[in-house]
Amino acid sequence: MTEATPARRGGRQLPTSDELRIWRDFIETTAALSSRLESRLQNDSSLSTGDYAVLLALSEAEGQAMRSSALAAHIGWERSRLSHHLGRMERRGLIRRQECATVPRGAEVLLTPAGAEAFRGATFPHLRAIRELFVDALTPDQVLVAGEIAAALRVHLDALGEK
Amino acid sequence: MTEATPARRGGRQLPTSDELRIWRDFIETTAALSSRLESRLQNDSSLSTGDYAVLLALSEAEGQAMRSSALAAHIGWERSRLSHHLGRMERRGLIRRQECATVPRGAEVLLTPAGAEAFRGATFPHLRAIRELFVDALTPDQVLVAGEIAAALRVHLDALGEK
DNA sequence: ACCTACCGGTTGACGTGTCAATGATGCTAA
DNA sequence: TTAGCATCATTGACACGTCAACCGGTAGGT
Repeated sequence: MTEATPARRGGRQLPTSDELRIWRDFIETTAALSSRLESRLQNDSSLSTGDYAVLLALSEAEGQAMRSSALAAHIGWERSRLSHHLGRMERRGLIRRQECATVPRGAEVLLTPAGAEAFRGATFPHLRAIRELFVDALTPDQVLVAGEIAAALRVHLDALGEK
Repeated sequence: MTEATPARRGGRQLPTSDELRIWRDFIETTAALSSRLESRLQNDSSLSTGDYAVLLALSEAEGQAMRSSALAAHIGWERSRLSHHLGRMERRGLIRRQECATVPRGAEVLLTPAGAEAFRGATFPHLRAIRELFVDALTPDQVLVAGEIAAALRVHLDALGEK
């Protein structure tokens, strides 16, 4: 975990073919996993994972409402992405937007009853799908190691910055 | 078969909060990793990973050409996705399409010189990015385990079928 | 007071992906 | 022969994401 990598590996610049094969397996399989979960959620509740993230955040907020920028920060989205997504969710009646009384120029996002209901109906199947597709696929030990790998990748990405 | 896995874990239906935290870390970090690699490739060569996959397949094909459906099967895409993507790549001059002489109604996809050149220029930086962003983030052991985890997830997804 | 610079949010253009419908063309069975 | 039928590829409609431009308003500095 601490060893300086290029030196320890002889200053190689390119991955070996084994590393490359693992990379492809890893990245393609995780993508397939996301997309499978996405379609489960879609079938079970007609929500996308984006919808789910927004509804989850609003459900947990007091008054079932949040400022748009706070919501974006909370779920880690860019403002423009959130704005587009909220437009689509508003058309479907899942949320409403209104001018914020306290902050001028601020927009308040509110959960509608229909949105709250859709979220309630989606939660259980979604969590069950996570168990079936991810947790059940791995041994308890592999689950832990998956967490460590994710953490290591995250640290490395953050260290490289550049974004 | 209905009881097999839950039984081993006491019939739980939902993931524990630890499992859920690991799931989120895992899926979000792998998504971030893909997207970082995507933007590296974009900056280094003005290609997307989709472009890269297509150009790689064509480069390795004899005559730098493939039937559209063979190409789709080779890289694991739906036909419609490939057709849309080829349209965009054709507009940029990376590939050409022509009626296939041997198979009626078949379309032959050819690599253009510009496409070949773009692929040549992209390969080295792309592989280097895979090393920097993935291989270097992990210990050699973690890389192996990542491969095992991917394999286990893949097997499980395939076993569940449903798509 | 005025100019500027930022801040919060929206918009438009475009690349990308899925699904369902549509041509166009062969193969097969009545 | 001809009525289906499968196959190969494209198309259109739409959801989703990013980037860059924009807009309205507040805050500082002069």
